[in-house]
Amino acid sequence: MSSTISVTLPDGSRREYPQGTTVLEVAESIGKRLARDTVAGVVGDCLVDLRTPLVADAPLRIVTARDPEAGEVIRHSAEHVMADAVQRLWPGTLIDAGRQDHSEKYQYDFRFPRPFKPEDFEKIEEEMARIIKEDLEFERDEVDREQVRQLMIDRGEELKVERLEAIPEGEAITLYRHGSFVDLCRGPHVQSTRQIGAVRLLEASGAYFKGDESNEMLQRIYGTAFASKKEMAEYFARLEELRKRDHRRLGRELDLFSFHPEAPASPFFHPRGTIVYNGLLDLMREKYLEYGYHEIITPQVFDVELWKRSGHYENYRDDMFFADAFDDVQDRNNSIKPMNCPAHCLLFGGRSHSYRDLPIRIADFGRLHRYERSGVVTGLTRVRTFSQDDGHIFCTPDQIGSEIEKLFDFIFEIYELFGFDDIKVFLSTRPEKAMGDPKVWEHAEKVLADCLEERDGVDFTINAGDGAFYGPKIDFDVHDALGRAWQLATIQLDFQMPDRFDLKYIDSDGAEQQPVMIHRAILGSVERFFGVMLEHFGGDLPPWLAPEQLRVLPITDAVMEYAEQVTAAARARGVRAELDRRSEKLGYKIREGEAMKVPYLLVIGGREAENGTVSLRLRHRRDEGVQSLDSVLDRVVEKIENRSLEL
RNA sequence: GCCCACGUAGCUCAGUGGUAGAGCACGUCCUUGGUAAGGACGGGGUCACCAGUUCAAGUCUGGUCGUGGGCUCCA
Repeated sequence: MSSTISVTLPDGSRREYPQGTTVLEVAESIGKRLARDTVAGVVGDCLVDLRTPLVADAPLRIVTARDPEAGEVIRHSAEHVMADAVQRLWPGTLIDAGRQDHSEKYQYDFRFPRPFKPEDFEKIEEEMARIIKEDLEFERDEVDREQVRQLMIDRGEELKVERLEAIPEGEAITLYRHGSFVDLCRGPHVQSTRQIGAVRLLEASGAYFKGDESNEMLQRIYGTAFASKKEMAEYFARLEELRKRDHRRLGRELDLFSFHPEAPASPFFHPRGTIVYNGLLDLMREKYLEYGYHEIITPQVFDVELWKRSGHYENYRDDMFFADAFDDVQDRNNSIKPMNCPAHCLLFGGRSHSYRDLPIRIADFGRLHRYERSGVVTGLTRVRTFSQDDGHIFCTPDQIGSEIEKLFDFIFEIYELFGFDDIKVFLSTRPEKAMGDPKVWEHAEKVLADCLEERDGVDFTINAGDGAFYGPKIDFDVHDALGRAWQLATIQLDFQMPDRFDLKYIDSDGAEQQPVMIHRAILGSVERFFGVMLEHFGGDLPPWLAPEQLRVLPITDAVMEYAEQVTAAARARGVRAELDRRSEKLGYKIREGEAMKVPYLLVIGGREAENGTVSLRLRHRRDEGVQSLDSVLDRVVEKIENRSLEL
């Protein structure tokens, strides 16, 4: 190994340094100003601490406070400063660990005798300001495990000692200090606390130690930090914009749905929301014809024996509602379905099948009820009653591959209609609470993995232990306005249910065989899809889904009769059209039409009435000018029929 | 289920122990106005619910329900 290394900078220039030179030293050799602003480095694709010695030839980019990567480093350092502030204010408070999440927030957990209150936040923020002003340098130490253990024992940091155990043997352990604060940490960190330009604490909550419900609950504080006050102000402005897209807010403003305490976590869809909801179902029904599905309708309430047989009683009982007859309360015999699959098995098993019949694809929009624990429900994305575009495919083992291929086509065809592009695919494998032979599981997981591998343009991540209790699955996640991921589509392979329900088909050789069952949903929960989609569009639904597609705005009462004709003509062509009869000024009517996000506004005054024309205004755009009624309606109908995303 | 915060008119919110308020929305009337808010008047509240403290509670205390943000869970 040579004793000098060659560093390539972003402008393409190369510089030679002695091996072991740090990122900061490289910055210093380039310029004083750069060195002062350096907060980290990027070696290759990897964000590294500015104190990291460079050991091999590599491309290097110096990260200053202005670069996008700086935020992560600054927040990470603010995290330590916050922990330091808490320990300064309340000596003896034990620290657990900090973490950053996806959305410019950091958190730190403490063992603290009581929850943190908003008043505490002020004190902590003041203390943090003091630490930042002290301009304390961050120091990095690479140390051996025993030293760290002894240090943490000496400092009384029991939680840290326990955390240390979890670090795999052989992994390098680093400590970061600033002032008298020291934490076990991978880094990277800024040079000194002065580089943290602006901090704000956001909220407090409880959090289980190591994320395990059986452990003690620690007190967590969330905060955020930026290089400057200006960046922080921009962050809060951005958050406010996102709140405007929140589907719960849009649902109320656009009169789509509401919730009532009498039925917690159970949405009421208003007439407008119901149009949208049914629009989604209509889409699926139309595609079912193409993809060979048969829709069925099944009961809501079942004898509990069904769930004992399917395995739900054992694995899923806590999440189920029971609906017993008045004189039967003790026995909990009647249960409301949380899933459709057992009913579909009963249907399949109700007659004999030939291999020639397979695959059989059945679809069911049946209403499901699941008792979600009180703390987990939110808006439309996690509810207690919902429908899925649920479907089950019964097929032979060698049909699995082609069925899953078809499902990928189906899913991507549907998602394209909504312009969903940020989709993450996961393969979830055998969970702890699983039914059936591990070997069967292994096989099923392999089948799914193979299908994913073969599919071009699909990247997937493995979610170990995250499968359903009856089989492995492929999930498709989409993000909401606040950046939270929600599972929409799912494909689940199931060898257990056919066995439990003793399902059979007669093969070509006359022998009885067990079919494979594929559980699948494309929208997933229609409610959740509704919510995520609403945020995705920011309420601006494409014409085919807009509850009110067109609104006629007469300027004066004198043209009311013609306005009625226009409205009737639109309706005659199948357009959901309304007429604003109120004696308000045009500006006022436009404002309301825009606020309700109606895609097409048709303004009608004396000139239009005289010539049999309309003046068109498209949603969030200016006046498009006077056109003939027919050409406007042609356009509207065309956009609706093609399920266009454009107006 | 656990931790924290919140709950006042349909909506957004003000009101910190002493006679419930504003804007928007809603109703009536006037206005017939050409591309994002015309005017006047009016109706509307068991201050989430139940207890308690107090001469007096929207306001203080406890509980319940609901909502929000997290944790755990999420077939």
